[in-house]
Amino acid sequence: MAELTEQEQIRRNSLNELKKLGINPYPAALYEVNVKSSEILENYPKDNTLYQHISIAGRIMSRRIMGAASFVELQDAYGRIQLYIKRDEICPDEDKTLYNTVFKRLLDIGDIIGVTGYVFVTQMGETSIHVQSLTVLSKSLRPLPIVKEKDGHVYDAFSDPEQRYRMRYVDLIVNPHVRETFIKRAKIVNTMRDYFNEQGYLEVETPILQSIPGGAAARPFITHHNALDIDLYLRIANELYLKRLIVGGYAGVYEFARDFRNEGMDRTHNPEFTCMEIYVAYKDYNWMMTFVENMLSRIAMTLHGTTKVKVWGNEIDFGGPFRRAPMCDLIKEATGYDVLPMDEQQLRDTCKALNIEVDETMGKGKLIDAIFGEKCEPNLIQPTFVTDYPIEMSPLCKRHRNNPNLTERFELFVNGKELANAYSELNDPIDQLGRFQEQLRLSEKGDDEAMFIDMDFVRALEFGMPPTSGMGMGIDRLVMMMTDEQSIQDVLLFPQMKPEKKAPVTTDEEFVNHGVSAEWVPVLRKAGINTLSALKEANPNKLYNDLNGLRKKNKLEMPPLKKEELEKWMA
RNA sequence: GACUAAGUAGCUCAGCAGGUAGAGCACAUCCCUUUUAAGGAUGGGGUCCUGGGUUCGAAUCCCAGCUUAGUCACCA
Repeated sequence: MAELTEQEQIRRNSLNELKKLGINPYPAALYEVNVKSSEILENYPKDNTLYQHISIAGRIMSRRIMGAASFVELQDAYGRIQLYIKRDEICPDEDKTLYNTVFKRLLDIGDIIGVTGYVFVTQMGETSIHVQSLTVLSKSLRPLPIVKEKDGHVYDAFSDPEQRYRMRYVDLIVNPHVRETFIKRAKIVNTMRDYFNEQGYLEVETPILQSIPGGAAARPFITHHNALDIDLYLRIANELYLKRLIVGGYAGVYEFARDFRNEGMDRTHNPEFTCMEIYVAYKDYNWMMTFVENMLSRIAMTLHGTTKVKVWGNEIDFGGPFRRAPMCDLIKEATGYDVLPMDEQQLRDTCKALNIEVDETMGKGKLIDAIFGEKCEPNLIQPTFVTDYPIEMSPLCKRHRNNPNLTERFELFVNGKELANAYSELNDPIDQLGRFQEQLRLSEKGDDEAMFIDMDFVRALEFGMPPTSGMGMGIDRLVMMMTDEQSIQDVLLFPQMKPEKKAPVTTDEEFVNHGVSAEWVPVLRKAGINTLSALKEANPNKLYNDLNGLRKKNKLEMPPLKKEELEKWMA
């Protein structure tokens, strides 16, 4: 156990004093809560006969003690409300312990309390709760970062990203907009779920542990099943499983899937992320575009009451219909090159002419994608369906009804980022097998993201899958756009972090077991010795002087340390 | 993975022509019966990220490492 800071020690002392006073700092019984802070602030000013017998609980976020009366800001799940605590009100008898000792001295910012009382307005005009009784519900042993705010100006914000993500609980306590973001995230997901369910589509769950990681081009995580003694992969997509279910006869299936990809991490990529995929029988990608437009405008309306949303400095209009443009048209628009009829070599030359880096492993599909990614993507600010991708890029997608070199695929771009990807799904089993084999060829060429052949999936298609349209949408990205957050870490409650480094520390017990006398352990730590190895390696003369020097400086009531004693500890 | 920047009190940050470590909030003690980021007075609190080097002397200069952020590369 690392040494406690002074403030932590003071809180632990307060905890013990509470116990001595017969107050349980962590009571088991429920505390009745019959009102939310937000409803009081909303309704009381309109009708001040309301809320005259209330009971509310929350966390102390600030205190202003003015002698025999005090003001506390109490934060519950819905906001903050001021408490007015008057000594003679909560301590009507002679015994003023609850106010003078418990409230003023033993409670701190961060503690959780419950109060009963009535609502009134202070002389300063703030709706407040006049407290009549106070109950300690949970003592907080660590000081919270103190964030203050006045007229929208935030003082001393708790803003260090590492601390915010590692200690998300603290972030949520002191940064209300963070709590709000995750409420919005849930609203987005619920809106989508309602939209799908209303149309009779079925929410399903498919395997995360897969023996063939299919449905996307990405590097998977590998894990091992002991009983079967086989390697399994964490899914990179659930597409092939959902299509099996369409073969099985459902009208539509969807899943909010956690996918895992063993690739880089940055502000738009987390190793695990959520992708919603939906497959609907007897539809095509044109139908799906309209379906997506309606879904997004509904989400925007639910969240913001309008389809126009501010995202990263741009005003994005999620009210459809969105622009629909074939990929090769957009490339021609941006670069003047018509890549549609080009072969692989011509594409390489074009990339060179456009100053786009390529390598030997790239096939036609990846080359075109490179040009598109470089020259077109960043310009697609308002929602745009990019359609009709080259066949090499889309091994699971049906050939275009008018051009066999293209596929019936669209990606939806918003603010220069890909938000959704959809197909008229390939349901020709022979074509599908051929496309898998082409992927195998790419893989042998060195493309480590090429897809594996999933023979069971091909077998499923051989039984017959209806014409189907499928769509996948990155939920994290969607949430980022709908909440105007710049970083995926701000829309994931617990983003992946490197493990917290832990300094090796020797416990007090270990020091004592080693022979160090207990009263000297804190002094040793003060002298900078926190591990047994540091003790053994220290200079005995310097340490001897330091320890007795600290004893004197801190006026410790114990006999001076003898040199022989110290040498025994250091042995 | 590459480059750039940062790491000082519980939190937010100053300090750097090398010379005893600072502020605000928080915390402690005392005073104060309605305050609005901030009532008054006094006080305690630091492995200046870690390890080396230069130096009489390093938070400050140099090197290496760790962590974080940003940009780039791969990817959704």
